[in-house]
Amino acid sequence: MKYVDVVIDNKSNSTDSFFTYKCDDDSVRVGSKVYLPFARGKTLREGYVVSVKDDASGIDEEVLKKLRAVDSIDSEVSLTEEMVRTAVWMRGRYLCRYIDAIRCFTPSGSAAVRREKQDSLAGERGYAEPVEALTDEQEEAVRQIDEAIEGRKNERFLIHGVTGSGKTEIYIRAAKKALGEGRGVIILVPEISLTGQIIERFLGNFGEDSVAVLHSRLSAGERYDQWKKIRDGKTRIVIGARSAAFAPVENLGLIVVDEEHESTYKSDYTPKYDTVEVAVKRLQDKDSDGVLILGSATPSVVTFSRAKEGIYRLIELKKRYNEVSLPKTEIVDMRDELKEGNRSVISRRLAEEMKRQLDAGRQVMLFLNRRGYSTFISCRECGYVAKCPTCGLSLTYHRGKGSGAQTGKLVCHYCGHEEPAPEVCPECGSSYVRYFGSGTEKIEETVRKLFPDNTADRLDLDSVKKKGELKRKLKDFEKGATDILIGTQLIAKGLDFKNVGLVGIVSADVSLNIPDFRSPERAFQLITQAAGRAGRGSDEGHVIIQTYSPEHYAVQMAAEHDYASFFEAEDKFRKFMMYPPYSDIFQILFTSKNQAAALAGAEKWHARISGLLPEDDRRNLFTPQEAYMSKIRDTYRYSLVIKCPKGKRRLYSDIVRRVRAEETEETRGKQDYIAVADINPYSFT
DNA sequence: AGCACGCCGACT
DNA sequence: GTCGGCGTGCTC
Repeated sequence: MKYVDVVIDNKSNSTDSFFTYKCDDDSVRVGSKVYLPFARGKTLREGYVVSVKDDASGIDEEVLKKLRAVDSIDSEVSLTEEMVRTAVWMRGRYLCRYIDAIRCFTPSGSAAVRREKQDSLAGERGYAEPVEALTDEQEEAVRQIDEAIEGRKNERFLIHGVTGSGKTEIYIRAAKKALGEGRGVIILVPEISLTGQIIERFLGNFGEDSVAVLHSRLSAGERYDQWKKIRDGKTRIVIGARSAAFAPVENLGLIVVDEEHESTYKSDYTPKYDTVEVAVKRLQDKDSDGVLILGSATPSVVTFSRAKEGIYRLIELKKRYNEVSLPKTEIVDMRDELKEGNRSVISRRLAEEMKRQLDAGRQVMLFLNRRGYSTFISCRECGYVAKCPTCGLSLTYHRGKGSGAQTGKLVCHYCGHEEPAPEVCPECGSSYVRYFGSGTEKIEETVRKLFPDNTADRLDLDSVKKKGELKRKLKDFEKGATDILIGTQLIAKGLDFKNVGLVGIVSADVSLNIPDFRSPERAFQLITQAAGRAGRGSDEGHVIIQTYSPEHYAVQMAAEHDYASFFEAEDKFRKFMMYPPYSDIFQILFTSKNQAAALAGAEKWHARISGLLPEDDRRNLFTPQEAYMSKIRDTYRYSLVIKCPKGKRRLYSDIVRRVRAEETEETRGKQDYIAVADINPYSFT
């Protein structure tokens, strides 16, 4: 007879604890999935075993009296001890329930028969590039990493390398080394549908059957099959987006996080985990002692700061393959354009350079981080602004295909709500309805007018939604059928086109003006990434950055390809303002259909947290605020922010958890609001 | 979250 | 009487 602690699979705050059961099946292990009788329920519930004891010693007498027995064990699905330990850690770190963390590791879904292939760049045949000789820098990086893997050392590397410096080759060598040592490998990429190249290279190098590719478009059945294959040790190398960090790889020896700074590594759903932190945790487990490799051309400020502290070993790759020099950059002050009477979204300088490049047979890419035609529409007569009825945010005007005629619609970029664009003001009936701000659609129109003899195409979320469009448009551009490609950040990442002579960043201000302390970092990254699309072939590329804030350090230093100076400036700012890495930002979001209930919840927590915080720490707790997005789909949102100084995370977490426990206790789990914690949110929404 | 229990009003 | 609607409380 065994005695086991179990986490029950139901989503109530009041059952977020371990429950002890007897188990007469001695094959039960930590990580076993079990079926149990629970409460008065007549159906068996699912649960996961978190600890196993051989006798009843140490079990509370009250508990012992009401012990029930595990009904059965599902031998097909079991987690490793390391996975269970990491899940328990996640509950503490991200203030979620045990079951939320455990579910990250389980194969949600069963071996269903659905087997539909979906549209995506993944699933391509792999190819092994002819092996080129490594540069000295790469050689040295591989040597250091191999040594760590061989010595089974729990070491962490940050590879800071410009685009085209050959990070992927290093990942492949490291993976080979780890596999050779009999260890498991996880390769994480920001977005699977846009990173075809790295996947192809892994498939080519390791063989299609030895690599498990996990992506969000797998059907439940396909996902389960992959999970099982990995769990049974038939596949020891996994590649995928952030959720692949939870792959059931045993004896984990290496995790690579490519483009470490990407925001897709932070989960939007509960638990709001940070993939890099999870990777670190899994690798430092006693059953792993594995190596972490982070790679980026523009590491996040937090990561680079850790490298400076010595937490990550920094590897700098400064040389580009073939010694191609970095693109030439130019900043255009858009205020001057206005003064000179040019009200177009394309500056005279950009237009001129576009013409020069196009005439020389080169291609052009234009970036604007904003979809649609206009950012908002407003009535000049009465000031009416079209807003989403359920979110309260300004609606974006999308003109669509029918050029000229009023075929347009208004779209909420948050919830997707659509309505026809009004011809007259719905408030006052005036026909003085005007469009403000510009998005990719408007750029497309302007470009077509300016360059009628060239072909232009637009690539953003709107066009990707249609099946096959993404692939087709990229192919067209690659083979030169399209001269000018206009897009959002979707096309700023990782794509490699040889004939791009010019990259235009239509407005650097869009990312700069978001009210978030990370916006300079984002702007720097976006400009750098976009610029990296120029001059991937043998000729030098050209980049033009349009902005109303040409003096901003993020713009200046991105233009100078000067990451080091940008980091220094940003680090100083973070330190002064006590932002990460000098603190952890706790954001607790209170949501409810009832506005008063959401606010009351936030105020109640505020008061309670304040009461539990030491006097000196109260200044780190801020008054509840209406969230930046104050209403989404008719749900009201209030947020409570706590700036947690370095080293006090445990104390602050415990306080927040205690407040939640008291709240669930008092209301018996029936609050009229929902409170969700997000530690170090990537954006304040 | 489920689910059963129990207290109350309505009806064959 | 006794059916069933829903508010209340408990879960190893």
